[in-house]
Amino acid sequence: MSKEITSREQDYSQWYNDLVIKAGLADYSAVRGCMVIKPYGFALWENMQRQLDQMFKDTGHQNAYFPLFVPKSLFEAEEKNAEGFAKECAIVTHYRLKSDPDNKGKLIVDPEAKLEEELVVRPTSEAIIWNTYKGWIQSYRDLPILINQWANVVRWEMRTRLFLRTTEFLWQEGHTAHATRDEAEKETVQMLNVYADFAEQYMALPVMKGVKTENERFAGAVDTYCIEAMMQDGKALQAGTSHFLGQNFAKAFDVKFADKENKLDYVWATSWGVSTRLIGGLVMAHSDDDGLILPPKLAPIQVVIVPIYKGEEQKSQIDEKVHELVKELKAAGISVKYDDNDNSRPGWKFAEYELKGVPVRIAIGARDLANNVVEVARRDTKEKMSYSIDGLGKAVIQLLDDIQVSIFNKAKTFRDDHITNANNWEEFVQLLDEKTGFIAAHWDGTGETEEKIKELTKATIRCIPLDNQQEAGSCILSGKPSSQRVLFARAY
RNA sequence: CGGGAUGUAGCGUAGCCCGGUUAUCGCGCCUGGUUUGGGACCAGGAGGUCGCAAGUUCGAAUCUUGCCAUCCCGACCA
Repeated sequence: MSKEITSREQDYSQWYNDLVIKAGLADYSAVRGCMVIKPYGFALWENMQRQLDQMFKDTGHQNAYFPLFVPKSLFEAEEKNAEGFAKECAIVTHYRLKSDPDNKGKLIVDPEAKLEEELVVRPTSEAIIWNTYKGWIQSYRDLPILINQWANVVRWEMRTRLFLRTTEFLWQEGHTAHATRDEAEKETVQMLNVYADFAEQYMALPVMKGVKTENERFAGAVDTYCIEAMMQDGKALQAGTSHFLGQNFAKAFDVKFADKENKLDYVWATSWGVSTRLIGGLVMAHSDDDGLILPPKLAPIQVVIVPIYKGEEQKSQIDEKVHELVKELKAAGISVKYDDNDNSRPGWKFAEYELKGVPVRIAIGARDLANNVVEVARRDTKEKMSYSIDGLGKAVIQLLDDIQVSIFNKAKTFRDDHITNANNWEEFVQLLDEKTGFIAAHWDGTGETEEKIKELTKATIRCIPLDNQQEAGSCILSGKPSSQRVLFARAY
């Protein structure tokens, strides 16, 4: 009642904003375009981080940390990268404030504290990292370098949206250095697969793996691989990218190594990242008009238990049963909350935990105890079931697994239903407007055509799927010959 | 940065056109009590630079000007 959420049908954007704010994931802040990530949202991020971090380590990577500031001269070294990010950089020009002589109690920038060289607040860290790697690499024996960092970055975007695009955001960025092209390419694909596995198995978010066109490529990359997800409004969301950087950064920063034959060559590089944007994707992909729906594997609270009682005597009987259950679930690694706060009533709690997307709710009252059962409700389907108290722990664990699979399947069915072939321009435009989703269509392979299509329809090529089926056809716009379909969509 | 909308208590709002005592109502909050199987009820209470600044006026939430912020739509992007 007190926390009305705009329905998806009414206003999808507003629904998303309402959800993020009212479920307690984040808040607006005093800084334009920057948000406060609240404890519940941060707990979700921590769960994602923990799993990704493990996956990075399992593939041989180590964490490190590089500075927030990049001297301008380093930033501009790799020209394409610098050019690509130049228009969205925050720059530090001074290092001191002083009292304003004309305005008591106020401060002004001290003009005498101007930096010799401006510092760019990193929008990404290739420059500072490759400048560092230069000092670490002399021989093939120093390779590969497999490093990841968890960090914040700043990109001064014109228009921001909670989690999906904020001025400052949290992410991880992997930066690797290799002796051969082949090894670097394999690394790029390996990390793409790590992202796809994470998205599908943990976020329950089906993704398309593919390669970006030249227009959509990361500034400074030779190839950009990506995973693309589909939101409930049929728009695409780029969920992660993995870049094969070739020798571009090694050349820009003069990073050479001696191979076994003592021949000097430039080092091969990759970089890859996912950000707090994933939280936005998670929210948009699964949730409904009543609140969040979180996949059990990432939910900060997986099971909530609500007691229903009259009087202290009943309460202590319930407590006794619940404590056993909590112990069992915790031993199995399940995050469980027993909400016996007497200040709010059961109905209020039910609504609140639905809003917060807790996958499983267990209600237990005197009536249940008498029958040796509890009421189990799953958030994704809103289904209520009666479970025997005997073996409840195991049953709940099984249910969490079922929910994880079930929300993935639901998202996948939706996604698959929204991949449609278009064979001519009229069909393409109609599908885009009326059905939305990914449109698979032939494209002549030129940047001009891609640009033109974007101008006309706001749709971009999200990716050329990996292992794409080859098929002769003609471009939907230019009519020129094409050997494969690519995926178009309107995107976030 | 262009177009549109909005700004009154923690949240949602009435009042503004047509200036005039103490700024309306609901939710939430505090105290006490009764309650507890889908967002409880009763009684009492606290909480306001009416976005900011100037101006008009005897008097401004209300009129004028400027500024700021937020949201939505576009261009830019993870």
